[in-house]
Amino acid sequence: MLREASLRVTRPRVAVLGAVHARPHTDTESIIALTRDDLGRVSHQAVYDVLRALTEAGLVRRIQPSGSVALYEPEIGDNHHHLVCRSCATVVDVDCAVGSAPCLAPPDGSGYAIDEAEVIFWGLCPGCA
Amino acid sequence: MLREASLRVTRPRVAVLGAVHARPHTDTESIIALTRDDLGRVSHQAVYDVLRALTEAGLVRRIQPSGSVALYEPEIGDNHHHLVCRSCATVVDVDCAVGSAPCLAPPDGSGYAIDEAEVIFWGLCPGCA
DNA sequence: CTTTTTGCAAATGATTTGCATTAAC
DNA sequence: GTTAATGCAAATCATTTGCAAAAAG
Repeated sequence: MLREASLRVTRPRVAVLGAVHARPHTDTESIIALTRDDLGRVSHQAVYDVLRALTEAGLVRRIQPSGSVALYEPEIGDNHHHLVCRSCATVVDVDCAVGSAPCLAPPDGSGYAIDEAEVIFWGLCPGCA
Repeated sequence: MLREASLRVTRPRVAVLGAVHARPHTDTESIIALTRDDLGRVSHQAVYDVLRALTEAGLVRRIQPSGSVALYEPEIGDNHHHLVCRSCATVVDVDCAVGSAPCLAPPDGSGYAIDEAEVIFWGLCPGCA
């Protein structure tokens, strides 16, 4: 995956990418911990740099629900959205409810060149309700 | 508006609410500046507290596009979404494209009690494109 | 007069910067 | 060998905390 994206293959990158795949919707602190379990010592900033590089290369997706820190998940080219619990902040995936590619319906007249629609459903999870 | 929401009417609250109405999609720093133009001295934290109180009371809405700081806009009970420029981070409103209340279509089977759907369209504004 | 807000100062915590070192190609 | 990625330490910046003083009802 890294090579396909024209990124050099380094041990931190492999480990971080593995961590994001192993645990989607994970914050940076947890990714650092998981990466350290794998590699031993890795610097704080190496993980931040790697996450930025992976995000820019389109290998991972960064989401940031209001009031939360940045969370990362694998970018698998599908069209799913997120459901966030207002109480416990748990995030779960949810398929796009409106069809195959409805979420890119361009709001006409804005003049923007839209490339992504991000949908966050807010509510209470079964446990917190 | 404050009284209707059972909030005490204080000068900082009136000024902050006015600032949010005057300039939607404004970040906290700018709101502090606008409030100071209005009132003279206001503390940092007073504005943070007021914004939190107004948000919890449903008088303002907080949005936080990934990579951005918190932005506030008046909560006017409509069903609009946001269009964010990846380059200059400008935010514009956009009516919900899918009808009257489509965005609350509950993803079945999740068990979540959904109360809001937040949609962010990402792209490039005419100026940056 | 009682309760809620504000002011002040300092802390917290996520994220970034700059530069020397190291590893990938 | 070159270029890009990492480590380290320290800085930045939005936001929060704790407590005393002030203002709203």
